[in-house]
Amino acid sequence: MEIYKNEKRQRYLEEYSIGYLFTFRIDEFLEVHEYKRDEWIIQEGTRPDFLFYVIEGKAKIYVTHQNGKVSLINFINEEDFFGEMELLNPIYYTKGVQASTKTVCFAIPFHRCRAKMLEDATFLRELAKFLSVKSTQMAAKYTQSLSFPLENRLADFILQTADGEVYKEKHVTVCDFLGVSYRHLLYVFAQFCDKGYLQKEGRRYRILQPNELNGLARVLMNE
Amino acid sequence: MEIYKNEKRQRYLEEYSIGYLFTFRIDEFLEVHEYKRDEWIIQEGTRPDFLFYVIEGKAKIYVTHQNGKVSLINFINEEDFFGEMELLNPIYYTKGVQASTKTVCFAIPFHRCRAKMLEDATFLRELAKFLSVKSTQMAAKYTQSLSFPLENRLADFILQTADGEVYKEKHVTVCDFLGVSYRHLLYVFAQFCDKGYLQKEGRRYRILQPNELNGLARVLMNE
DNA sequence: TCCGCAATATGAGATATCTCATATTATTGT
DNA sequence: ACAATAATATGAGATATCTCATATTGCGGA
Repeated sequence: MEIYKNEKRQRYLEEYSIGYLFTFRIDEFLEVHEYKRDEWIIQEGTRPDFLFYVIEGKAKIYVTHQNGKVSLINFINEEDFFGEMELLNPIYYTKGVQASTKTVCFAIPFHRCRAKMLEDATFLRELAKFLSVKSTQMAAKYTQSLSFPLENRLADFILQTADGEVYKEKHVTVCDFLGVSYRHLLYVFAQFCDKGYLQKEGRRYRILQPNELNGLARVLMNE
Repeated sequence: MEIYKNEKRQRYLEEYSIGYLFTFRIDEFLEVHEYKRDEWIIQEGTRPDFLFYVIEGKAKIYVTHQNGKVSLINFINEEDFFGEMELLNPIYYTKGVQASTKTVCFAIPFHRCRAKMLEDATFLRELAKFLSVKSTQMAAKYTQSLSFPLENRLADFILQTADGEVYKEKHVTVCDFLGVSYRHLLYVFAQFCDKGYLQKEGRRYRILQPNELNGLARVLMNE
């Protein structure tokens, strides 16, 4: 982890200003942190000292279960907060957050800003909006996972994450995210290839029939 | 649905004051609504006109999927909000909310209070806290549902909802909540009885070995 | 009181998904 | 450049869960 100082810090503060999210002057409190790919930004089970706001890169939220299984709860993208649970709730089991790519965040120190943030209607409104979206998404994912087989959820995931007509996510990550075994994930990929929806190219897949995938994915949605 | 007026309304305002959740005077805006058991408080897919706060009774949030399956997303209990998604997000697919028992709520009209609420740091802080807990719970339920078989989740549910050593939830509701088929739910209940954890009494179950259930349930938790 | 619907129950067969074992490739650190 | 580790791949067998068919039981409304 690297902390940007002076001009470099200043450059980020100007380029990615988040002043509009607050009523008070936040800039003087902001630290700018850079994390390398695969670096853990927050360790599972420990309490972070900052509220984070992602400005470049992306990250993943993980939890480890008692049976050793790991779940990828969600992806964190640019303009997302994390660490907000610890800001609001005195007791909370902290999930692990790992950078998927080089990631630059604003880090807002709790000890200097907690009180101010918790009094700031502008910030709280944005935070509440962010949380309501997050909670809705989780609820949707939850009910979908219980109501539809992997086929549908995977079709959706492929379309969401494809880069043009090329899909190239790592299977191991997807297993944790969709909550299925590696073996089963491959079965369903094989089916999609058999049916001609996808074509395997090395370790990527080319989407040949997006409409078919769309049909499978659309079934999930209404929300 | 019945709207309490005059003295009856006044009595509720005094007995269950929620003034502490707001900086501005909320009382004059509050309506007091009573819903009968099984009545729909919010219709799925329509926009409500109120933010609700439950003072007596409980309710259930439902969503209907395209394949006809119904998911019970969550229970709403006393002191919970609902309708907050519609307060914060201009576009949102509204879930259905149904009273499980006779339910009395404060109903805060959007058209008169939205602007005030969205400026009120006290209210927004409470709302953010409520949402963060909700979102955390959903995330937990989501990952648990993907990581553990029904056996564990049902054990937890039985202990959470049992009245002393008697469990008496309706199977059909539990199916929607835990996202499993009626058939499978009964299989697992039969297993619990076989193993001597539960004993069937008419259409209730007596918990004979809470420790065994606890062992199954504890595996879920770390959060 | 009786009818009809909702809830409960149970069997049989299908399928979605998991576990484990074992190979074969990438990728990464030194 | 090589060894170690992570990721991909595939088979075989188990099990968690679903669908559908069919009965039985409880309960609220006419």
